[in-house]
Amino acid sequence: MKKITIGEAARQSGVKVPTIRYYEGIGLLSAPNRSEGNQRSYEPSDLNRLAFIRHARELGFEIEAIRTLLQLQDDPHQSCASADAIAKARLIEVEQRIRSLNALKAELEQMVEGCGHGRVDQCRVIEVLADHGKCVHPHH
Amino acid sequence: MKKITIGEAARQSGVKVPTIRYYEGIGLLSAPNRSEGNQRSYEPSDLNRLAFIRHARELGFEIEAIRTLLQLQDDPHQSCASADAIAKARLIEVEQRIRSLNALKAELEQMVEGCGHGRVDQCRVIEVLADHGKCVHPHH
DNA sequence: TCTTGCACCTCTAGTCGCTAGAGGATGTAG
DNA sequence: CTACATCCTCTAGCGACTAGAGGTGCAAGA
Repeated sequence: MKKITIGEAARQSGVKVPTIRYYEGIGLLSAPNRSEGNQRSYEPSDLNRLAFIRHARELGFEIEAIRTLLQLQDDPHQSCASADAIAKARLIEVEQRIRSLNALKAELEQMVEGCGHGRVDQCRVIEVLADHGKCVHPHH
Repeated sequence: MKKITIGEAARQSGVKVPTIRYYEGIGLLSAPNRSEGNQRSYEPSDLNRLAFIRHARELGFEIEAIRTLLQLQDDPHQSCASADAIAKARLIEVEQRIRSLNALKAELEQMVEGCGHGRVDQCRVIEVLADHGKCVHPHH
């Protein structure tokens, strides 16, 4: 069986080398075998695990949530209620974040549109920042 | 003139006490006068500055961007081109973040809907995480 | 065989924007 | 005068990495 170096694992998974070592350090990834010269040597299954972690991180799951999801994956006979709950909680977070960002977007658009490109004392960007009451939706 | 304590400033600005001290430490807020017993005593203008900072933070501007915006506010004869550029950059960031979060939302909805509430080995949440190819939009 | 040069190793410290806590001083109300 | 809240400084911690120092391993070309 061919040895997968950490660099190769990084290339194939899209997770950076120091990040892989970091994941090992926090116990998200189990420590792999080492070569003669003390270099990490990964198995194909480690690549799957790394891909799982990367995908979950891209979806914004926190490390602790990923730790739970990985435990669930390791024991497929468990109920998937936890996985479901974690994903639902994340969905709610994302929905709230989108709503909040849409409000910010409206605010920033107002600011940028109102800017007459003159001097600061007529600048709507500064003015709105200084006076929350001038916001489109003052409730953020 | 009545003295505004740090606690009062916190109450009026909505910025927490340790955060006010932190802003002073990083030079975002100038150090106020002190009372006999070494306690900070703020002026009304400090409250405006704090409100400005708070509002800008709520809109997601980074500390360094706020530092620049405050400098602009302090010198109203400057061109507001910088303020405009900062706000525009922030707007673009926010728009990108919204797009990205909408993609995540679609993904998470798929996962949660597909979950049959059975065992982990039939769970779509785990399955999709393990295999990026099963994503709705595989390009995130 | 030797050397070049990249990839690997460990370890510590830094990033951002706070937040928490220790341990002590001050200010105010009863 | 005594409680008690609020204030002070200082250090360390959070999450999820990232950067850098200082050293070792390894494969390929001269």
